[in-house]
Amino acid sequence: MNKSPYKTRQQEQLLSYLEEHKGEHFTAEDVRLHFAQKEISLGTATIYRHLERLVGEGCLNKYVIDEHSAACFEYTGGCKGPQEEQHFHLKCEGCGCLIHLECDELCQIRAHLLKSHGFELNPLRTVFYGLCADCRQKASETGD
Amino acid sequence: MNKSPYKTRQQEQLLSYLEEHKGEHFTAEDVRLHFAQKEISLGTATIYRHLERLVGEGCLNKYVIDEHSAACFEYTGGCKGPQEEQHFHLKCEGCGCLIHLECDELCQIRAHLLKSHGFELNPLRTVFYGLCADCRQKASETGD
DNA sequence: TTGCGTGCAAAGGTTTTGCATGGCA
DNA sequence: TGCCATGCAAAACCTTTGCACGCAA
Repeated sequence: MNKSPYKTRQQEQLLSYLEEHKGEHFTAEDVRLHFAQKEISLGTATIYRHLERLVGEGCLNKYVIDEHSAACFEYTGGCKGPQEEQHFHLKCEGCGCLIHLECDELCQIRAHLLKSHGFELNPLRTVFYGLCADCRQKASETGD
Repeated sequence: MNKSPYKTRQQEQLLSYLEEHKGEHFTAEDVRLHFAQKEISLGTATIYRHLERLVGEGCLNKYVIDEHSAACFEYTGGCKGPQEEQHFHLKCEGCGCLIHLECDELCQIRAHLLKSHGFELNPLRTVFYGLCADCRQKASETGD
């Protein structure tokens, strides 16, 4: 759509970073640090502006895990169909870890919600909160 | 648990507000304005501190609509057993409506997550985002 | 040359925290 | 009296925006 007509060093380096971290979670801060440590100049505003546009183009997913931590991004590859990959996010309330879950059974939730309740689930936005296996064990050891 | 040992005017008035708005969603700002308009003093910090504790006690649900807007809260009633009521929340990204859903099939998700993935879902915290039936129809009419 | 891209710094908004005071028990 | 609760203001936090400059085409 409104892809940037100009090709810049910053844009290429950012895309290069995204390609290297395809399918992983990262924050804007992660990107900033990555380039800061390499002593490559890439302003924060520039990072946010690029990420925002890529989200709009559908090749980058943005997750709001918690209102007090930074938003998470995930590069899904080229700018094709946004939802070709179906996975969900589990956020542990104990240790704060984020679990990336691909599960057919969970995909059926979508179908069920749509068919029985007319609700079209947005897996990009939805985060399941709870306790991960480790934290659950720790909790039960200390007496729940 | 660590329920406030002291009973204060502010606490009672806040609880009274919550009772009046049980099942509705509101922000910390809504609460602040409510009391400001009545010229009842209730500091912002106090509001946040109470809301935070109630969330911890399980009688208040907190969810993030968007990282740039304020967090939404929903009072689920008294502070008895946190999970005696098994319902899920569907939040429409279109009209913002909040749907309370009681659905056995969704309850099975919990069982599945626990059994197959060791993850104990917290239905109080988890909100399903997506499009409600009405908004889905509107979206398809205007051309998706 | 044109005008978008960049980057610094400041603003934006929500939530938290420090600290002195007030009020419950 | 002892200690928690309160509230103001300032801080913290992530993200956006204003503006001047640089650079791609």
